[in-house]
Amino acid sequence: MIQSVDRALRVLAVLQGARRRSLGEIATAMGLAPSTVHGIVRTLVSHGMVVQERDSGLYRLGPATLRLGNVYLDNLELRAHAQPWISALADRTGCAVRVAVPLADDVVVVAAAPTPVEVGIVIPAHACALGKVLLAYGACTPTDRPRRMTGETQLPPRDLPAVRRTGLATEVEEAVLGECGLAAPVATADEVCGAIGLVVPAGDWPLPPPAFDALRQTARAVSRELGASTWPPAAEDEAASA
Amino acid sequence: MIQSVDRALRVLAVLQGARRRSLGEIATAMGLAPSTVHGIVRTLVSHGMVVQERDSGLYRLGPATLRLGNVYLDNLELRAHAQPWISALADRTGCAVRVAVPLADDVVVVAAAPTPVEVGIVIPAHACALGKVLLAYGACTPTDRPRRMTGETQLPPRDLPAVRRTGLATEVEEAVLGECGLAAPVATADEVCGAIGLVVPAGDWPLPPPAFDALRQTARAVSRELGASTWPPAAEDEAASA
DNA sequence: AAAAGCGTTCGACCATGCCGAAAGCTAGTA
DNA sequence: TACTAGCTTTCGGCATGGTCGAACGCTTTT
Repeated sequence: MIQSVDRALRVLAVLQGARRRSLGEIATAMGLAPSTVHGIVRTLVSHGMVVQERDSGLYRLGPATLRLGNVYLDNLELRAHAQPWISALADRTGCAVRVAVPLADDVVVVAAAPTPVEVGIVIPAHACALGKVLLAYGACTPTDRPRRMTGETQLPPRDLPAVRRTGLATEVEEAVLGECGLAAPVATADEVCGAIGLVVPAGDWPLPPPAFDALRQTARAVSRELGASTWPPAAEDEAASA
Repeated sequence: MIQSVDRALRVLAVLQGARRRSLGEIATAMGLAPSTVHGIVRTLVSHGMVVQERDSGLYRLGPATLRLGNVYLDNLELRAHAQPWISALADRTGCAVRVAVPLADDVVVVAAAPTPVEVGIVIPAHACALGKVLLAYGACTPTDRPRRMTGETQLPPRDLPAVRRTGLATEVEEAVLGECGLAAPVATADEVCGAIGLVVPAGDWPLPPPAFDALRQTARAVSRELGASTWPPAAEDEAASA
């Protein structure tokens, strides 16, 4: 772990927390001398990862971050293979559909139907169906101190062995009040690489059996295209927590 | 400029060029020892900026890049203020509308109407109307060796003083054959921060005068919301190249 | 006019990242 | 099965390059 690179990435993480920050704010947030942070930030600015506002001198994220994220999406086989399937799934079920990948103890939405507006949003893994699936298969790392998002959030997530058995996870208003979710894993030949889920208003919950079947079929089909031989995927080498 | 941070960002740039690369490929592309690159890459992996495929050992961009790009968009006042205006502009003109910001010698699309699918794409500044606007006002840096995209690409871009006078730039099949563009600058109180443009099939070119007027009005309105007092914006402190 | 608060620059110390070489690892081959 | 070749990964010593404190210039406030 290279110290200065790690610090640079932590600067970006700090900049994610607010629209704009002063050099001093970043420095105190990281427990470093302002001059130390200045060198790092200048390097980030030179690559467009950070921009400095001309008048105020404050720093914010830069357009190079957007380019990186876009290239990431373009190179993601999961997204390419899932796109036609989730459009069809959204049509068949009338639900909003999301595809997500693990990012530490969060999930990131990489594709959505019928509208792609949710692409890029981040949700704590323990609070959504997509995340429960990825936790169950060890693709997401559990947080030691999970955050309660709504009054319904279950801490810590239960029934992960059941998720592994059935290949499905549910969530009832744990992330957003009024929203429920159902999700299933997507795997390649040797690992769970993401999850596909339905999101519906609480009034439409529970979903009818055909929706369950349609989701299962979609997850299986996408997994097969990515090289998986069985579905639901095997439980990997994870030691199951109760 | 911190050396190791700079190298880390160059690793990300190398990873943008191909779907996946081996450690050795990255090392030779950067002229460094593989072990040197390994330490950098490991740090990037620990933050999710890069992921290593489990089976092949190859590296690719990671989901943290998408999160960063999404936060960048959410925090961009230009995007927030432009969104309603460009939707209306797309309705009025029937054209595709794009909003872009400068990134060195490229432009990055940060908003688009009627469909947002183009958000995130990168275009060389010298080859598109959006980029010519940003070059004219010094927001983009000219490349020393601009790349010819189509047979129509003008190298180097001409008529930049005229762009500053009129506040409009045009492009006829210089970036993509069959596509033409018209663009206008958007400014804050003290700098040109982006450009708004129309993109139309070559068959619809030249655009009728009402489209010119609608674009001008939109660019002026958004600039005003961002704090600009005059439009077209003053030519800054740039020394105009003939 | 004075002062406080910022970002920025500079210089010296020494911690830290860099590289060469050797070690694991997987896959392909006789 | 044993061997080879290619890769990623680990390890250790050298010196390069990053870190921090202090001083500077600037803008804004009182």
